[in-house]
Amino acid sequence: MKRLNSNDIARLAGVSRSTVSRVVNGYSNVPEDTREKVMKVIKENHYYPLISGQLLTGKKTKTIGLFWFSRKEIARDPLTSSYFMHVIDAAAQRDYLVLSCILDNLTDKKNVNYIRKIFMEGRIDAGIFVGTNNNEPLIDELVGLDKIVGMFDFYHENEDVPNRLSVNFDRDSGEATIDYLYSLGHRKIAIIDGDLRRLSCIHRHESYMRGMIKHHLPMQNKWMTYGGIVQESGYEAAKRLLQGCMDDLPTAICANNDGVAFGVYQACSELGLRIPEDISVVGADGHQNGSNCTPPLTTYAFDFKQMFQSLVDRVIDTVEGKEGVPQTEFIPGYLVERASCRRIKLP
Amino acid sequence: MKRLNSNDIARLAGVSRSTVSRVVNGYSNVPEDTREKVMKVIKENHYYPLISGQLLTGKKTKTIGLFWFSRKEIARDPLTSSYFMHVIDAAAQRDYLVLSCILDNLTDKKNVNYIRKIFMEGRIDAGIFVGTNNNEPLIDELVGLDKIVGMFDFYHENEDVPNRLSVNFDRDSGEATIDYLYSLGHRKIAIIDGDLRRLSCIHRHESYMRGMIKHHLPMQNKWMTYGGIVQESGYEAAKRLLQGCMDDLPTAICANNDGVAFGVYQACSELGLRIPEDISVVGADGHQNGSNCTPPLTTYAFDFKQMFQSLVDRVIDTVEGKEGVPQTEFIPGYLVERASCRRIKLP
DNA sequence: CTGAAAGCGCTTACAG
DNA sequence: CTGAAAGCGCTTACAG
Repeated sequence: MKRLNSNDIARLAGVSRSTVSRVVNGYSNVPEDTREKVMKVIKENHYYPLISGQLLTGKKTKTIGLFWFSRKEIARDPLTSSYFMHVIDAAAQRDYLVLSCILDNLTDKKNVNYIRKIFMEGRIDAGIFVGTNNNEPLIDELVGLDKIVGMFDFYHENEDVPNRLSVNFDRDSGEATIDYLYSLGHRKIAIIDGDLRRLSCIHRHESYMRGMIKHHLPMQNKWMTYGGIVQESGYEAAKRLLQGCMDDLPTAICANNDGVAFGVYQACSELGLRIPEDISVVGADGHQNGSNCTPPLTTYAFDFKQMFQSLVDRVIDTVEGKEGVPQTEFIPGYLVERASCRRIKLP
Repeated sequence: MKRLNSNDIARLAGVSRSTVSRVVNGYSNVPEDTREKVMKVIKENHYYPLISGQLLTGKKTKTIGLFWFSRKEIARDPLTSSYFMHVIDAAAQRDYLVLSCILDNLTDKKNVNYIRKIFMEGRIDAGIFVGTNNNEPLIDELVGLDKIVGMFDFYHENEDVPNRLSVNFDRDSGEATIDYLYSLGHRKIAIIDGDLRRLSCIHRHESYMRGMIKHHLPMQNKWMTYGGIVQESGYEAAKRLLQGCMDDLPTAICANNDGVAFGVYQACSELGLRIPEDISVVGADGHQNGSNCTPPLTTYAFDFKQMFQSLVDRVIDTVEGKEGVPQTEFIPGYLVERASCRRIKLP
């Protein structure tokens, strides 16, 4: 049984292909009775126009690409894998589909070609990138080719490129965290930064610094280090940091994100340091596991669903030619106070 | 700057569109020097043929749909969300892309139409379904329309439909679990079944029963219940079951899967029952969290990567017209002994 | 309100 | 080895 095309439907309904197309696309210039007549034949034969034909006449694919970097995390981490769902959901609300790719880096030329091809072949109307560094030649190239690109965590001051959209974490998370610890009486605060090729990690670092300076807190080398963005690297960093200052421990540790904070938990447990009795810990992100761990983790949380919703919506607005779409949005986070920080008695 | 099409490339290279097409598709009947000449122009202009044109001439989309049911779990659960990665990886190895959809059920007519449309519009060469019930009219309809469908956890005895492929859990998991507990000396074993609309849950239930009968173990109503497939439902079930037999507790509980087993942990903790001192627990799946929890969970594990690899490979083989592709495959699991079961002294 | 015609970008027999 | 032509399935001005 061969598939019927618009010609066949037209013949069966006693109209022309033009009219079939008008009915399929819901145009208004078709009288109700012919519309019904045609619809009947369409339904009976399960007719759907092939996108291949439609695309050739300038229709959109109604598909966005989701390009996802750094695979190690995704399978294991419920937070990062929820990103997937948020993107798919937000797209579905606008009747768009999502073509998903997982890649481990953009330095491999093969990956670059792979992504370029997906754009150039006309498979997607736009692409969303998660986990790239803030500067990436491929992205610039795509933007230059007028492709519509959405970035999770990306920002260029004074940039005016309507086809590059982004969503970002607020730039106050670090300062707010320091404020909180300061208000609890902490004066000796250690900081474990993330991966400074990522915009959010830079911003958080700078924001920590602002908080430290504002409160005239001591910024000592031994209380600062880099901890990557996952538990394993956070664990290594925390162990390194703590072992390096056993004679003069900080009273609190700020971890660049919750994954790293879990690494800090691990290191503390190994070194016999109790949380929060011996040392307080604050994370960032609002990871699901933060409420299950012992003690529940105080963290500066973000609404990731909202972040992806904002990004996907503006990307689709741009695809659909809407004017004046805001290029970037900073989503404000909020402190979730749980049980990993204690109050310090000031002398 | 307008996109160049194959005509433009042909003109620039001084050949015909036919030759450009031959070069693009890597056909052999092009002499090396013309190939190079054409390739140079192609590279210089970043030319890629649009799929819309290619599809119209009968090429494949090289895309498979991934239809995923029951959204509650996916965001939170690292195991189920890893399925995504396995499918995308396995497809990428064959140079296929994945179009992902998340849906909460197939009883809603809107969802059914949504999926049907994706198939009928020619967006995908095949679709993979995860989390459907064993009988689903839409799937039968798609199979009837000669669409290629891959099912995770689906089996019909004596079925001979080359365009429906499936991958399944082995059918010995329950019996192997009972064997194991029996060998530790357990004689009073409770069973928390899953969702019996799912094939794997039926098979596991039957397999538990075989094990119980084989060892002449008492099968009591108070020691059997349904616990769904997630932690919350497992917790409810375990609480219900344990509270109903406090005067005659089983020495071990078999949970249909690890999520449910975590619910059992939760219920036991609440009821003051220690694992494994007071009661032993065995799960199934091989969930990542099973090794972190306290005590680490003994479970009957499966290699999900292998399962999806098998399914995706056979689906793509079928798309590419390969003959004699095995319709179904049962993947053997294996017991992972950790610390949630104790040895019982026999009287 | 409706149809005939043109055209989108590609590939594939076909002819040479 | 290579080009001209036909055709895939659709939509969109255009004309009436």
